[in-house]
Amino acid sequence: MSVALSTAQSLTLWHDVALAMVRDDEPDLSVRQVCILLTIYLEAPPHTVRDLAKKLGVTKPVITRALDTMGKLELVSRRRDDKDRRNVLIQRTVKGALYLERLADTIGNHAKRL
Amino acid sequence: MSVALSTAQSLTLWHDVALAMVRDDEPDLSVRQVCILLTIYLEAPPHTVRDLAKKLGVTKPVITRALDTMGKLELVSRRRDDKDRRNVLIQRTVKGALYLERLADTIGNHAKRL
DNA sequence: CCAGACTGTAACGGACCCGAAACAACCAGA
DNA sequence: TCTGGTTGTTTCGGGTCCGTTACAGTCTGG
Repeated sequence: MSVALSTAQSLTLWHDVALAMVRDDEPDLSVRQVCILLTIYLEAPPHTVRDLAKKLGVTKPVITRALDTMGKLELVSRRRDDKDRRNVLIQRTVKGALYLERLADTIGNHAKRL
Repeated sequence: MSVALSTAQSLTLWHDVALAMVRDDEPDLSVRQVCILLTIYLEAPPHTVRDLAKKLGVTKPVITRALDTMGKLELVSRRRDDKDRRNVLIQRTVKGALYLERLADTIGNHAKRL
């Protein structure tokens, strides 16, 4: 199931979705934050700070701070791992799922109109 | 020429491209900055600070600061309008064109692999 | 049981961004 | 000419994010 996009189509799609995110009332998430959020929701748990940092190629504090911010927005939640209490497990939330559902709608709608 | 994307496909595409942007060496542009950059390159000139602010639904200083930053990176350039010297015309640069070409490649490649 | 390795987090200094307001340069109509 | 409105920019106070470094809690093998 391959999707072919021309250069102009790719950029138009990205522009339209970015514009929708900017005009949105909700506070803008950075690219890094969205990337973390998507990783949590698309890939199989468990998710730890260390894993996420490695996957994104950034330092651990970057992940901690992004989780702080998105935690305030209730897009993700954290819990200590009972098996190994050094670990923190990052978990999904209802708000986070809704946020991404809306994002997917935006992307899908603009792709359809290309 | 319509492109149909499922929810999972939309999110996977966004995740993969965001990941590529994060792992990239170049400094991350914010969603707002990318949006401005794309507007300049996709829509017909002339582009002024006022127009961009209106299109994005943000204040003028936001545009000025974004142009400062992207100007340092040589992704855009500014020039006074000779017809009306109050206006500043925002112009494309070679670096900016290359940046967006690379972005389009990334988007296109990941779309193809969906 | 304890030293070392491993977790995630806090502290620091610097850079950037925000919105609101004030500002300087410029145009255009009376 | 000169005044009111328009442009883009700067300033202000407050916030977030960055990477580095240092830290505190937790496991684990000798």
